[in-house]
Amino acid sequence: MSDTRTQILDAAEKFIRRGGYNDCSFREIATAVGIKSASVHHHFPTKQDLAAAVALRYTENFLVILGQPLSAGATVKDEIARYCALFRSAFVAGGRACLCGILSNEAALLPELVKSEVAAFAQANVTWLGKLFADEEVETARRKARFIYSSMQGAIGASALNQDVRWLDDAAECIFRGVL
Amino acid sequence: MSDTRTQILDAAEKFIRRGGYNDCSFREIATAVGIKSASVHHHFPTKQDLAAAVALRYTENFLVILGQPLSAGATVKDEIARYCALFRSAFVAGGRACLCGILSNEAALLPELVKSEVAAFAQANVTWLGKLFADEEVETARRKARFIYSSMQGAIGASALNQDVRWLDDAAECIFRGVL
DNA sequence: GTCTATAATTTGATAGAC
DNA sequence: GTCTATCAAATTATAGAC
Repeated sequence: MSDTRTQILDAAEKFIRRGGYNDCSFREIATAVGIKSASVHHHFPTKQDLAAAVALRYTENFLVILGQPLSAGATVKDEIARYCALFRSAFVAGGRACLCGILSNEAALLPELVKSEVAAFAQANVTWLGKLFADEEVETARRKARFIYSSMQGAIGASALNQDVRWLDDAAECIFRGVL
Repeated sequence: MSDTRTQILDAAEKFIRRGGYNDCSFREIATAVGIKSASVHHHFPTKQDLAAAVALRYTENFLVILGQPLSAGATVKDEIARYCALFRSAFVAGGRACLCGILSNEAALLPELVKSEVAAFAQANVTWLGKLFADEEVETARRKARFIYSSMQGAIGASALNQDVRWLDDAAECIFRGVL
């Protein structure tokens, strides 16, 4: 992978996380990288190719950090804490929400190729979380997995909006201690 | 308020909830209402005027339904259930996420006027929820309020993405029963 | 791989007639 | 209050030289 290609992906991710799919333009990416927009098209022919590549790389990095659930004899609580901490570090790195959470919110206008990459991220997250509750009833496990994932997306979005990591910390705390 | 003005607000809300601020154009609104884009500008001079009016109307309707917390001697559980049900009905009406949740995710590219209306919606929600926990320690109450609000935003976003109300139902269930 | 140049489209916004 | 006509700017994308 050429260095230019990586720089393009970096810039594209930055702009999508700033304002979504439509806030990421070939010209602005080109300026950020120090080339012209026609050169960006050389690496990624269309915008959906570019956005899909950004989402794929984001998902892969995310899953590598997560690893296999409960692999090292960790407890369920340990793993949930680690999961919440991953969203936390995704936020504090640049003060932005989750790439795939942002793209999810504009699914109706995304090209099919991009939408399927975003759906794959959500699916992978829920599958990973579901394995933590493997000893519970299957539908209960799925419910908890869906809840933890969507809660984290809501919390990282609120943290980004208010530029305040407390929203993520509050969510982790309430998931552990309960609300009622 | 003229009927045309209401129709414009209806169309604008529909398009913003479909794909965000940039997916809402004067020309498409005009076509939906049956007039020309220049006539839309007569009612709302700039796009930020229009989007701010949409967000204000959305917030007012939302708060009217919520009413005063615990006013009729309802329990905390009753009120939380009612709060969750309001997000549920906001979804099932059109299969879309919350208007202000969607706009929140692109805060970086919103005009100041729109951003402040969106912030007002979040503030009003958290304030309303906070009153439910008035007998708890103040910081605990705020934490729970922030969590319930951001959880609902995450859940309605996931329900809209997957066109499946289960994500909202799962969130309500887990808020009541806890995860761990 | 990068460039210049440009095509085709869409956008928010305005002027002025009726 | 609505219209026609138009502008200036931005967008994705392509052709072809170097």
